[in-house]
Amino acid sequence: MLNERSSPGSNATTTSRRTSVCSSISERPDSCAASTSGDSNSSSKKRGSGNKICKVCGDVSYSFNFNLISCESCKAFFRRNAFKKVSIGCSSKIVIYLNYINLRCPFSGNCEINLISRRFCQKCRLDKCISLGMKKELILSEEERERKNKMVRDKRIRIKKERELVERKKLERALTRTENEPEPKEEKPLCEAKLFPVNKSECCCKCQCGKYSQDRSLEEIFSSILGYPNLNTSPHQQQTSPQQINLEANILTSATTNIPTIPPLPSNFGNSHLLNEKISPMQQSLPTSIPTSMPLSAQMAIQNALANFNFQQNQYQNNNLIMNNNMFDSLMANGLIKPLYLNNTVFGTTQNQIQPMDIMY
Amino acid sequence: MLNERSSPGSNATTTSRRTSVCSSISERPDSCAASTSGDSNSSSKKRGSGNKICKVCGDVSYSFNFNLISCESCKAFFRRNAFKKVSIGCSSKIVIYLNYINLRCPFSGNCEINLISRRFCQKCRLDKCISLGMKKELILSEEERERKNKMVRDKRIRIKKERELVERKKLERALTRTENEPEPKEEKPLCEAKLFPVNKSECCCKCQCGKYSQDRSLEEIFSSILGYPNLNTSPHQQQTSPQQINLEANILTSATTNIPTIPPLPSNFGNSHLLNEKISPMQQSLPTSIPTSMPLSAQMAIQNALANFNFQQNQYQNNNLIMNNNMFDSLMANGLIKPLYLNNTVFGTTQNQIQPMDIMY
DNA sequence: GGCGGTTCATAACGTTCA
DNA sequence: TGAACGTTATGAACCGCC
Ligand SMILES: [Zn+2]
Ligand SMILES: [Zn+2]
Ligand SMILES: [Zn+2]
Ligand SMILES: [Zn+2]
Repeated sequence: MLNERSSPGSNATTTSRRTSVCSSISERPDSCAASTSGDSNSSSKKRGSGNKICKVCGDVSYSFNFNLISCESCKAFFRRNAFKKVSIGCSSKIVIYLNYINLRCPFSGNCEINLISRRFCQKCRLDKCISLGMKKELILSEEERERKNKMVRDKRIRIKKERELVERKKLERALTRTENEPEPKEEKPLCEAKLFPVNKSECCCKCQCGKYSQDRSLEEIFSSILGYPNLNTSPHQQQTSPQQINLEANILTSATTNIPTIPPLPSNFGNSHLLNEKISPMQQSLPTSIPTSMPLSAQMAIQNALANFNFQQNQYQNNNLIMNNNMFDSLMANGLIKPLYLNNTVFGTTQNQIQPMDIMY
Repeated sequence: MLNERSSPGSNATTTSRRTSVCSSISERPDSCAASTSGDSNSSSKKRGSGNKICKVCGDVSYSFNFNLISCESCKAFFRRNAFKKVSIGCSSKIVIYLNYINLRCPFSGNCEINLISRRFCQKCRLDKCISLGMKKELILSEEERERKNKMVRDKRIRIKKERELVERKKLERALTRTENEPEPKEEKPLCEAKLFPVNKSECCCKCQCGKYSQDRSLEEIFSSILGYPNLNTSPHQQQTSPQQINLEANILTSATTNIPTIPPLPSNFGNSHLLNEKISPMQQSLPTSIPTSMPLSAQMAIQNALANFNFQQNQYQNNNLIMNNNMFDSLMANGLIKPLYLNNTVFGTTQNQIQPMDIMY
């Protein structure tokens, strides 16, 4: 009586161990239906129809796997365990000969396999898989898998190389272009879609507006990244406080969102009389050449920085705010503006405690 | 009579083992209450959700154990005592046959089991475990445990042996190398062990597997950093305990304070596999000329920025950290490093209120 | 779209130690 | 005894070839 071992699936517990996404879809509870009714493309969720039932455990099945209509979990289970040695039971002599036991039923050896009990007994689950017709010959061998993986890896590398080559060519052309040479009418040579290759054409926020990852210039990308408190944020709405959004919108949307705006200074700051001086024009200089050995993004960043200086006007041009050299120098000297790579929060940290979130956002 | 409980097995428990997306949405109040009740510290203390309640004693539960939602203590209790002989009472004949009594209720045999009283009576606690559906068959047998432990031991020994072999090979090569013979171009010039000098040979997670801090290249380190949501994550699992964070911080700051800290990325952001590819060296270029019409401080700043790039080595040199172009590009593209003049906290402000100090520091 | 494989977070076993 | 953690199995989601 004490050793009475019942089949694990015999007691009908209605406890669903894991409500899988698939089954919940088929059952369509109200909350689920409400949530999934919005997105039309359920293809991203699961490919295939899913109107079949796993012969082994009764879960939702999407296709044949190893010659049997079976669910994703039984598919993975069979691939993992099909080649394990099976002990038929404690009483069998084969146990002694095998010298080890991989799978042994802890119950009476005829477990009912359903969605809940399938994890209780590996042996009976595997037995059922085999007896219902799963073929271990359809599992790829070690060499076959290795060969296939290598092909995929090589292909990825090749594609990446080609893309890099195109990008570098484009950048070189842009940098070596002389002044008299006419600017090609390509105002957005490097778009976001190339920097962040996204398979799907939708936006990251599922709105399918197509605005994201398509044609945003590098400047727009950077400014958007820097402007958002979180990288996860949708590109459409940056949820800062509402007032700030409005204020920002007034300033930024007037001209170009690319040009950074300069915060107003306290009136008693620095030598205000310097601002009243006349701007003495300096001699004009040659355009800067940025070494191409640098990382591409560094080149672009510096290029961007230099672009903010109007050498002809000898002024720092920024929207309708004009900052002259003296003012700039004063701000720098007072440590009020500085390039980030000089900032200790990035490349050199003086802090003992590392707090990435605080640093970056 | 003895088994009279408030609600033994009759009530169909609708508890889902793993709350799916849909059901968790529908069960929002529960999860909300559980998440808000705990501190942020306590959440990192224990892995798993912990929003369940032990059916046996009412303590917090993190998962099913032996087919019953139960706490850690009841789990351990059941494993220890499930195979002990149970005396159902003095009147039972089985007591005589068993010749000894392991578990006997000191009270009337129907103890209420809660978080406090669970220690008082082993028998009633075990009875409750069994009656609520715990399956002793799911406890690994002696030989299964032995086999598993042996496998773990063997694996550790094997990994350690392999590591020692590599070390010895390396040492032999170094010893047989003559002095005029050039240093071989080591494919992993800077390994993790050099970056993060760890005295002990073990892994940070005490497993002594030896996988960590030994031979990982910089690319591997960075890709792992980018792949993991947290810098301090164990290389084996993504679980952070406060102690590990502190330890890791100490290690990091002591070794290289200049390594840029990387905030956690959204898991679906970017293609982290890009980092694993080989470095394609770019052609060397001439030193940069900075236009003299710029503000002096700006010239110096850019000069300083450029000085951080080692054009000869085609690398970004920063103390003992060598970052290659691909890595740099990836970090830039992901917005993880950026020059400050692109940062809206300097040139572009989202605030209307003038707060230079807050903006700058 | 079917059907192989891989990835990776987590569930759920076990062990350790105070 | 139970909190904490090591380790493996599991399965949902995805990738890529045909
Ligand atoms: Zn199945
Ligand atoms: Zn079985
Ligand atoms: Zn309990
Ligand atoms: Zn009792």
